[in-house]
Amino acid sequence: MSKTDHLRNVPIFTDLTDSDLTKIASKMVPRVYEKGQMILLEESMGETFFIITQGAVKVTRLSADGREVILAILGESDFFGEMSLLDGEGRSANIVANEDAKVLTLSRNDFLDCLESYPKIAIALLEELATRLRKSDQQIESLSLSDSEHRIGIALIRLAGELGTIKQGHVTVKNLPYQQDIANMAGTSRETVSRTLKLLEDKKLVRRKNKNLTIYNFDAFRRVFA
Amino acid sequence: MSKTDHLRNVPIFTDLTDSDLTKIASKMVPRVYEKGQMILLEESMGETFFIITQGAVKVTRLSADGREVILAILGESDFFGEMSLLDGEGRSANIVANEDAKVLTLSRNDFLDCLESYPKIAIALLEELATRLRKSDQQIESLSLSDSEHRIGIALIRLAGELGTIKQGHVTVKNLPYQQDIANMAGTSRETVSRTLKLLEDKKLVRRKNKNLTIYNFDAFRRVFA
DNA sequence: GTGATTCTGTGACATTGATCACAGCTGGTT
DNA sequence: AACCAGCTGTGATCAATGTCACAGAATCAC
Repeated sequence: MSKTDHLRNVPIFTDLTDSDLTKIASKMVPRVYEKGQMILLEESMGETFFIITQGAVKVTRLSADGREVILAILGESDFFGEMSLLDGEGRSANIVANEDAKVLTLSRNDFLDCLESYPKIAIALLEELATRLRKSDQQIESLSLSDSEHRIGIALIRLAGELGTIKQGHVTVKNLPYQQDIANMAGTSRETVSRTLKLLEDKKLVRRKNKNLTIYNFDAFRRVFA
Repeated sequence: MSKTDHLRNVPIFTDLTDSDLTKIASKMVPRVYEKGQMILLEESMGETFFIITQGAVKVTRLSADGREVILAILGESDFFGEMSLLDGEGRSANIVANEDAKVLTLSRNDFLDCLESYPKIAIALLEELATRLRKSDQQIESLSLSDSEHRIGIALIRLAGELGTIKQGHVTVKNLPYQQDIANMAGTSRETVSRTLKLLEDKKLVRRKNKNLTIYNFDAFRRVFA
C-alpha cells in the first residue's frame, strides 16, 4: 500500500489531484509509536502535523492534581497537531498512543505551504475544524446537563463513531478502552462506568463480550442519549 | 464611523488592504436586533455570516426539556454563523441578542467567495476556529474536573475576556449577565451562583457594585481557577 | 502453571450541589 | 408614590454520585 492510498482517505486531502497528493506525500515522514507512548506534550510548542495511518491515539488534558480528561479518541485517517500550527499557541493537549500506531508527519513550514498553495486544503480543514467544534459543543452540553448514565452513553456513541464498525444497524467497538478511559471521556468515575455498563446491558441496549462492546440499534441508542 | 472602521477590528479581516476591505464591506448588509431577540435558530440551515458591530449575543443550545447551555458570549467585532456555512450541517446553536445589538451580514455565496479569493481570510479564520476549539477544550476540562466554585470562576474569566475592561491588573465587567446566564455557562444552578459570588466576595477575590463585577488581580484569579 | 499486575465489580459511606420554597430587592412604569 | 415583574439571597431537604475498600477476573511475564 503506497503513501498516497492512505492519504486519499484523509478528509482534507480528498479533493486533490494525484500529482499534488504525490508531491505532498514526498514531504511526509513516517513514525511509529507503541501503546502508551506519549506523542505530544501539552504546553510544548507545536512544529509538526500528524496523520494517523494505523492504530488510535487519545487526546487528553491533565489537571494540576493529575486527573486526566479525554477530549477525543482519534483513529485511522484522523489527524492532529494542527491547532498550535495555526494559532501559534503552545500545544493545548497531550496525545498518547492508545494502541501501537503509525503516523505520517509534516513539518510546520510544509504544512503552512500546503495551506497557501492549495486553498482546497484550507477550506477542507475549515470544514473539519467546524465539525470538531460542533462535537465539542455537544460534549459541553452533555457535561452541563446530563446525568452520568447519559454522559456515558454519549461517550460510547463517540467511541462507536471513531472506532466502531457498523453491521445491520448495530455497531461493535472492538477492543473497548478501559473503563477508566471511558470515565475520563464522560467526566465521571471508573466505578460509575462499571455500574452503568451493567445497567445498559440489563436494559438490553448493549452487549459485552471479551473486550468488545456492541450497541444494539445504534440509531435508537443515539436518540435516547444524544 | 464607516463600515470599514468596524471591519478593521475583526480578526479575520485585519490582513486585508483598504481596497479589498471596501469591496467586502459593500456586500454587507446591516441589521439591528433588540435585547432578547432570537437571531439564529438551532437546526435551521445557515445562509448568513454575521459580524457584531455593537452589543453582545449569547450562543446557546437547548436541551429537550428546555434547559439552556450557554456556549459563549460574543461581543463587538466577534463573528458567528460560519459553522454551518463551512460544513453544510444545520445550525448547531441558537444565537440570542443579550443586549441591543447591531450586526453586519454577508450572504453564503459572498462569504465562500471571500474564502476562495482571499486565502488570508481562510487562514485567519482557521486561526480563529483553532482558538475557539482551544476554549471549548478548556471548558470541557473544567466541566469534567472542577467543582461548582471553580466552574463559576472559569465562567467569570470567560466573561471578563469577552466583555471586561482591564485597568491596573483588575478587570471590570460592566452589566454582568444575570445569575441564571452565568449558571448556564458554568453548568450549575442559579442558587449556587448566588452563593458562590458571595463566597468569592468574602474571599476578597471580586467585588460587586450595581451590575458591575470587578475581579481583583486578574492574573492571580486566573491562576487559581484555570 | 505460578505469580504479579492490572482491570473490573460491588457494597458502604460521605458529600456536593440540585431543587423547592419563599422572602427581600431593584428598576421600570403609570 | 405605589405597583409589578423579574432578579437575587438563603434555609431545608435529599438524591446522585464520588470515594474508599476490597474481592474477583483477566492478562501478562517468566
